[in-house]
Amino acid sequence: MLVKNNRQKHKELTKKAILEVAQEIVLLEGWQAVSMRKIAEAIGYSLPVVYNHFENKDAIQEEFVKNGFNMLAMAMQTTLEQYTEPEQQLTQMALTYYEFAFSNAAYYKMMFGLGIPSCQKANEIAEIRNFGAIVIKVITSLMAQSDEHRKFLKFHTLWSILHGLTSINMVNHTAAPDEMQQQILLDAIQGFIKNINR
Amino acid sequence: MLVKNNRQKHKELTKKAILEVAQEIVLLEGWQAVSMRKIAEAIGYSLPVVYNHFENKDAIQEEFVKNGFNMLAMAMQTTLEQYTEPEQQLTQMALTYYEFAFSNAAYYKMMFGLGIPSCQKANEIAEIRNFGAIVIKVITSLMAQSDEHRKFLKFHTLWSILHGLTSINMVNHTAAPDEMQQQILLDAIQGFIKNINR
DNA sequence: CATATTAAGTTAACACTGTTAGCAAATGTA
DNA sequence: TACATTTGCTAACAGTGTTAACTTAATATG
Repeated sequence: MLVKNNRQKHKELTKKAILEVAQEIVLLEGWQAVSMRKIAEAIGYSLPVVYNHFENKDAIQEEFVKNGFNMLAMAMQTTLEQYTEPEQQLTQMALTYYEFAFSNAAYYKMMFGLGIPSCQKANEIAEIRNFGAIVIKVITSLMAQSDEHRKFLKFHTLWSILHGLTSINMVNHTAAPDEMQQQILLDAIQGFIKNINR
Repeated sequence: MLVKNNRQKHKELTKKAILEVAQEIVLLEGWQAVSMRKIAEAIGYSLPVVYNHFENKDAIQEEFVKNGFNMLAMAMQTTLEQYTEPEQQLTQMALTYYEFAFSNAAYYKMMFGLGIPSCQKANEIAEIRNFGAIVIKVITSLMAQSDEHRKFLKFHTLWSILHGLTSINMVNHTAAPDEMQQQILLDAIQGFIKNINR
């Protein structure tokens, strides 16, 4: 049994190594630069070994998507706990979202790149639902007497604003957001909050 | 000279043929399914002939991006001319944007797919600026006394809301937007208009 | 008209990519 | 020790974008 544990431990380690190596390439050159052969070489094994840990390349990407949403959710949860006023919570969380997207641009692009295979499975991924739950929590405190349907609607609106601002900026600049971009964000969030109860 | 014209005409025709063939594949299977060899075979020429008309695959994609923004700009211009009230114009144009994105999902994904090479050149592409000019025109009629900076800020906010709603929906469904999605859009636009003058 | 020049189109290759079949060696179990 | 299973390997398949070298056809020039 102990030997078996060693086997399992070794298996987990190489799986971790694969993800670490992949992340290194992702952060430096983006996802499109990641190849199964590069990974294999970097972990010191032959090509098919990678396929023993991940069914295919998309499976590796899915791992990054999940990881990314977890990181985002954690960052927003932390911000949420730093404030008490709901409006301030929401505004600060929006800034956190924005900052996450540009500090982890490679991750963000993987999470939202349109047309990628993993996107079709988006609603099945628990990590995304978990992220949504945190945001809805704050929205609830701003519109307590509303029904679930309206809260969900508002969540979608807010997320759209955040993601829209983020991705439009990535397309236009591929650089960190400047003063004006942040002003746009605050402007949009302000409008969102003002309009939240009809 | 007449013969030379025939030569040029023939060259333009094959270039057109390349784009038509590529579009056929894009609409059926998406951009990732397009390959230079498939194009060559479909137009009845050998591989390098495609490279005589387009420097590389990215150049073909850029053509689609430009084309897509032209289509979008035309659709919104048409909607703009059908109404007189600025608020109604803006609302209807938002719906047009939304409808365009889902009726031409393959195009839209090419226009906004994060991390694609053409995106780094986005601000250089005239077609995108042209699209922006049309939207700013309507925004101006809603906030005439404001300065250019504020108008541009509001344009970005609106575009972000539109693109955000669109892409979030594509990630979650990859299907046409339903009743509720449209409600979210109208809700967001309403908030945007209400907040447009402070 | 014959000839030199340019353009068009060809085949073949390079250097990659994801993925898998078939086989050898190391390990765990009886 | 003998059998079964996992682990890892090499080699290949079927693609991909891209380019060099060559042939053939069309044009322009003497």
